[in-house]
Amino acid sequence: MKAIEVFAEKGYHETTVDEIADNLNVAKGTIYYHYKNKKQLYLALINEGFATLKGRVFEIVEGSGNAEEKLKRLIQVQVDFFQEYSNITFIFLREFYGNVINRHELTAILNEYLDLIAGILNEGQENGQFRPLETEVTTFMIFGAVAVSTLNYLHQPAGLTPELFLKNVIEGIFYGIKGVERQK
Amino acid sequence: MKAIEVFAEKGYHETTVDEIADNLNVAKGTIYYHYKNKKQLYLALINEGFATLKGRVFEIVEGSGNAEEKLKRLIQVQVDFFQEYSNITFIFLREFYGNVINRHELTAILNEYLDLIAGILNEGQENGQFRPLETEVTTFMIFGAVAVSTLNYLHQPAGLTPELFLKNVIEGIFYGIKGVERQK
Amino acid sequence: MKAIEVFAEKGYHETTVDEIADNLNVAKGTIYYHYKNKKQLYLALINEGFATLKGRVFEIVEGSGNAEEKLKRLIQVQVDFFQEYSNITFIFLREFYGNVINRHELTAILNEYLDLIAGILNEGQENGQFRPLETEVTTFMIFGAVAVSTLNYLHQPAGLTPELFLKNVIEGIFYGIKGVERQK
Amino acid sequence: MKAIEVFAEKGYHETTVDEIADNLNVAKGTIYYHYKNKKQLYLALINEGFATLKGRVFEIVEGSGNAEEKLKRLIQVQVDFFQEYSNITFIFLREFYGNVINRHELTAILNEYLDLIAGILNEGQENGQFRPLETEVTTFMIFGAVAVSTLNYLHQPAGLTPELFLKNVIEGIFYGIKGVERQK
DNA sequence: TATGAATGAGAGTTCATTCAT
DNA sequence: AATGAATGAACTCTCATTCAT
Repeated sequence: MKAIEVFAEKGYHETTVDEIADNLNVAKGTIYYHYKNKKQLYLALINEGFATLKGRVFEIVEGSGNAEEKLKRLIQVQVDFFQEYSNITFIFLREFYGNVINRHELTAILNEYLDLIAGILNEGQENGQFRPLETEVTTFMIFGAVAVSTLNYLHQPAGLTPELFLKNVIEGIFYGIKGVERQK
Repeated sequence: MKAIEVFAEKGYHETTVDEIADNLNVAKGTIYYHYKNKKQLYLALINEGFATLKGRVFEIVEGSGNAEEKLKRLIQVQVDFFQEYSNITFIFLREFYGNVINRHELTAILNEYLDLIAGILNEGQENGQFRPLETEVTTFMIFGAVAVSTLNYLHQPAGLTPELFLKNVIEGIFYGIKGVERQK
Repeated sequence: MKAIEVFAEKGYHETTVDEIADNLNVAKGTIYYHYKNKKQLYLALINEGFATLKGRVFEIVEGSGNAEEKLKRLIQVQVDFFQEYSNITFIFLREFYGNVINRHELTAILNEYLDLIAGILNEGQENGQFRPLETEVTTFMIFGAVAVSTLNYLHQPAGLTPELFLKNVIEGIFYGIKGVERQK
Repeated sequence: MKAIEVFAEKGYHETTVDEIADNLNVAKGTIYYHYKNKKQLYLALINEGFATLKGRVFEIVEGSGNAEEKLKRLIQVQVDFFQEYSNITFIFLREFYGNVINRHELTAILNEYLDLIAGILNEGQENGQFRPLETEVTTFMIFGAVAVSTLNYLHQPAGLTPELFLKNVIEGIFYGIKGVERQK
């Protein structure tokens, strides 16, 4: 079991450095040899995890296609990531609403990511594909909707296939619970 | 300062029972006279807070109007509540993704609330107002979108008036970033 | 359940005043109305119990019969008492070897009792019925032998009838594991 | 002062872990590094002490001589031990009649020891040296008589030399207060 | 005479951190 | 570069005792 998974399973405060050391098969002192303290270890692990997500999303942003296509792919990547690295997602949401001490560092990490989403939204509004909503609000709605629904899906799949789940999420974000495609 | 606010500000583990007692102007022993332990105090406070939200939403559900009108009002109530009781919302999101120990109790509290949302969604789908999306997925998307965007709005209002913020949230949930009203 | 039994079952320190109050069906404050503190309550209960034993033994000492007959009856009374009031016996042995604070009070209580045994032993030695052993040593040996064997008998009866158990104790004390009746 | 002596002097509950740590000249945490909790430390110390007694007695049991000679030596060893390690003896008697929680562990420790005595008694009865008394009863009588009289002797020597004290104990156990050597 | 909510000193325990090896 | 025994500050929780009613 990797260190990040231990943290994810039990939370920062309920995970001891002893447990981390046990899972890593190293002595406790070794951890302090590599990291200044428990918190720095924790932040390093989170950063590492999110770097992966940012990397994948960055490829999409820089890649080909219009805003709509990019956003679809981004949602898919995000859903996949939240499933694959559910432990990091847990940690992130938890800490984002968590103690004031870490918020600053974590907000910085998250904002870098959300800026990528915001960029796509702006691009889509400029070329008329998306409706003129406040990017700041929409970005967080998308992030919240995808994260919370995915984590719930992981907990209690409710009989849906992954494909059907993804389709529902995308449709919800693109057309809401009520809207339809514009008449061309 | 009330006990729940102390927890909200610093988080469960970083809040000591001494601090709670100081803020309540009672002796530490008094807290243990009324609550079995720190955790039970914490859960009791959360329950109390959420009971308020559930009460308000229940009025809407049982009240007049069709599903669309109800959902609009529900979102408004939820946004208002998240603003008024942002501390409880923080706590809740944090713990929901938090340690495994509390998850069971908290999930029970949350599910009661989400069932109310699900009821409205089903009603709207049955009478044709809403599109046929999976209720299970949509419910969590709405909750996540509203919670995360509202909390972010509280942190960094970004120049939006509360009315404009609410309008954006409702439009996002009803029509997504792309959909439009159906042609009658 | 009476207060003394609660103490006997769990020991002084592991019994709370709350438990005593519950068992007595009175409020905690009431106990402090009648007794100065927990310790005084405890000593009062022990005194009460031992007064019973002393009373019974005193009757024997003052009664008819020679030393041998008296000692036999005394042993029987002691065995009976230890069985009937095993809780007090437990408490007594425990405290006798227990904390230094109570030892003084309890030793006084015990000594009054042991003096009665010593008196019988002296009487028996003077009239030649008993061998000339040091009364001080013998008294404690008898007390220890009877108490420890009886408490063990209460715990694990080992298939002996009460009569057979008593017979063994008396024989052990009178003739040891090896001795026989003198030739007349 | 060793940890066991602190416990012996003040009793389990009235001895704090801080005191133990002070006497050992280590930090409190060090104790918890080596022992799970206060109770396990306590039991470990008792076990250690009794292992010494068992070792000495085992040598006798396995050694040369008939049952009578063995028992004499055993009593002497026991008296010596109770004097040398009076603190452990105190603790043991106290706890044996003490709280229910420890009884199980302590009974196990004691039984191993008493079995050694019982073995000698049986051997002596089989070869006709000892009278046919119930071993189960006699074993506990001997243990109780030796322990209680020795502890009392330690408290108030009453003018007896150690040799005279031991002689009285052995005679009491072998011939009781009344019996004599059989006619050969 | 009786109550029981409130108290607070003091206890056991945890665990991130250090440092001699 | 790695270790793990030792640390001690800080925490949760207990419970005998008090006192206003």
